[in-house]
Amino acid sequence: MTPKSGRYHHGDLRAALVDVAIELIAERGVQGFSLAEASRRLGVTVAAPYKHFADRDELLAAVAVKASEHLAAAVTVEAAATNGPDRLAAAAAGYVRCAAAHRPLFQVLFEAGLDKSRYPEIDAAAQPIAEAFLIPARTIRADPADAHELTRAVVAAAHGHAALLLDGAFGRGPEALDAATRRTTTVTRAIVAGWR
Amino acid sequence: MTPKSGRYHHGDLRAALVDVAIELIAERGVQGFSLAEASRRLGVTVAAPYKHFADRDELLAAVAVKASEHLAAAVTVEAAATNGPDRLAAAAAGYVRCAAAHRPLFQVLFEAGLDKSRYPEIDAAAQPIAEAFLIPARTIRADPADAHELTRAVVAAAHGHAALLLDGAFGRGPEALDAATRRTTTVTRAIVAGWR
DNA sequence: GTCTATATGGGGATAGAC
DNA sequence: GTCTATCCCCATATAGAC
Repeated sequence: MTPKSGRYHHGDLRAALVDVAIELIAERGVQGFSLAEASRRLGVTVAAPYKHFADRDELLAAVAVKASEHLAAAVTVEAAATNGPDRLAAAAAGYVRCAAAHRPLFQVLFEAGLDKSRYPEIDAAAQPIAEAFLIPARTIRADPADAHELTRAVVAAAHGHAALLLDGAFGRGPEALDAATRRTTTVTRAIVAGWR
Repeated sequence: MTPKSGRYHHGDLRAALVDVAIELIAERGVQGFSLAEASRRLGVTVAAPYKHFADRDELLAAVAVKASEHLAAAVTVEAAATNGPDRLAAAAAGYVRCAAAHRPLFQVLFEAGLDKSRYPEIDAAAQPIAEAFLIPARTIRADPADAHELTRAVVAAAHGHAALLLDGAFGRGPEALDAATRRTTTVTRAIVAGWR
């Protein structure tokens, strides 16, 4: 603290950049996001972000980590709030609801064209998502390999619903979200019931 | 034909642009695609494309139409080559295989950030995809609303597998594709078997 | 260690000539 | 139908003020 001059200093530019990035992406989409516009909004020059992020993608990667954390939290909470065989369905519905509630975050995670092998933090943050599905799956299938396959199948079904919902393929508005989460629950139950 | 001067004229710049766009996207991803680079490859100036497409997105929309047509064809063919209750599973597996085989097209369709409400052609071209799933679904569920829901569930499961596969969430390489298509078949059968 | 000032090069898009 | 020329925005790099 105690700024030594009249020069403007930002308290925590790094965090501020992440926040304003999410705002901008909500308004214009990932493709429309620019570091220049983010800098302008924060009253900082275009060069300032480069003291915190190597490039545009590294900032987006930070947003993607936040996205993974949100998804993991939502899925874990929903699964924990339910008991019995419906825990998988609850987790899947939580995935879809979270994607809809945090559209810009979800977009960065899957539509930003990030090379995720360059950012292991994203994978690490996403790990708990799979875990939240795997735990209930193990109560349904004892064999580890089988539980793993069941998990991936349910995650894919949830992801497909989330992606197509945000894409508009299921229509727009709250009814579309409602129908999609319902169907996600239904389909997850069906997968569990019909799994070979 | 018969060029009136030494000035270079392209035979069918519009079609050539669509083709070179797919090439470029295959090399650098949708985000990395630029009209300038496409123009350079075709030996025309950067202004030339604007006589055929209002903007960059309109060219991408043309690619997206092609993508929908590919998906529709693949899904229809696979479904037609199979009989009985496995037709839905065959269609779903065809969806995943087609996405993997035509990665750049699939990316444009779902990761280009296109505002599809601005391009009804894309929706029109995608219609037959849903149709290819709906026909076998009707043989399983007579009630139209129910068949419709079952269709959406299976499409979402297939789409989720395709998207996560291309994202690398299931690993890379031919084994990942093989595992994903197998799982898509398995999960579709499970959905059909367990559908409420 | 954080930000400013400034410069380079590229890409999207438009206007008017041929 | 294509070109030239032009404008503005953006990503990125470097040097320097405090």
